[in-house]
Amino acid sequence: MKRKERTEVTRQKKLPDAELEIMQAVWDCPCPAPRAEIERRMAQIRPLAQSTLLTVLMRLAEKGFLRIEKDGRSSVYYPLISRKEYQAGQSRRFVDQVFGGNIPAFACALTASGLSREELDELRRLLEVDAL
Amino acid sequence: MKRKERTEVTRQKKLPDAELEIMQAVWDCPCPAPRAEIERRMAQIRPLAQSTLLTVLMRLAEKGFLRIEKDGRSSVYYPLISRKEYQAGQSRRFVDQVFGGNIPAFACALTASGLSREELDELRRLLEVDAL
DNA sequence: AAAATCACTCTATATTTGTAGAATATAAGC
DNA sequence: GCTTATATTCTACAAATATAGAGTGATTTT
Repeated sequence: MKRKERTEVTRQKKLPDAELEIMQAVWDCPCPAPRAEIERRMAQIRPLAQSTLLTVLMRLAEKGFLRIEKDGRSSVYYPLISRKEYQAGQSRRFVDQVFGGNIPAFACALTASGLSREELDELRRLLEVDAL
Repeated sequence: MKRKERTEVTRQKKLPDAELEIMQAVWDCPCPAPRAEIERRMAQIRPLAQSTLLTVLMRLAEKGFLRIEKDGRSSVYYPLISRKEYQAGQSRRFVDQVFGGNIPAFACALTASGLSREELDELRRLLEVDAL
């Protein structure tokens, strides 16, 4: 039984750009992420109307990526999926969707992607280590 | 002139799922891809109304990914960006957008992505070779 | 207690994506 | 010369995405 349940991992929903950006901000926060904290972080990289931020956070909750909880008058946000899980799932999806699972093509694209020689070396080295 | 034009590569537009799928079919065809050929390939993997296919092809042309040309009564499609270029550009975007350029996190995600040990080994080996 | 704040939810709009029926044009068949 | 195919373009529309203003309710502040 060598089959990879490609479906399972691959089917992880892909977040659209704006949602991912905000999700990243949430992940950057200490775990129950207070709205103010998320807001502060977003302000640095991409200023948004508060209602916009809140709307997207609500969408993320509807999609099952966050749980919203009240802490006094304010809300805090719990990621329901870790950044690592998301990254792993999306990596798989990426290899499948963009490369049709073709590893040589993937390797080739990485070397041509504009990543520095050092970064590529680092990646290669880490693939050795992490795989243990 | 060793500068990596990070922006350039990173800014490559990301195709939405349906468009990418059709673009892949175009790339799979011999170069001036005849509509019938694209259609035939798509039929295998995802049946679409003909008008749907044509609409998406037109959009791809508007976005600068294809050039449409008439060959007799029928149309043929020239990719204006190669699959390799696209893959390289998207790889960079992926590392930046999902990992914030964090290579160790990327390596970690790959090992946890569900790719087999063999695939990961292959990738590592190819990163060595390709980088030359 | 009225005024000002703060925090969130509702409502709204423009754009993009996914999909396809209807209309049109052109070539082929009889 | 009509009828039938063929091939493309137009038009349409629902869903998803990106973004915010306006409204509502509670909490402070004078």
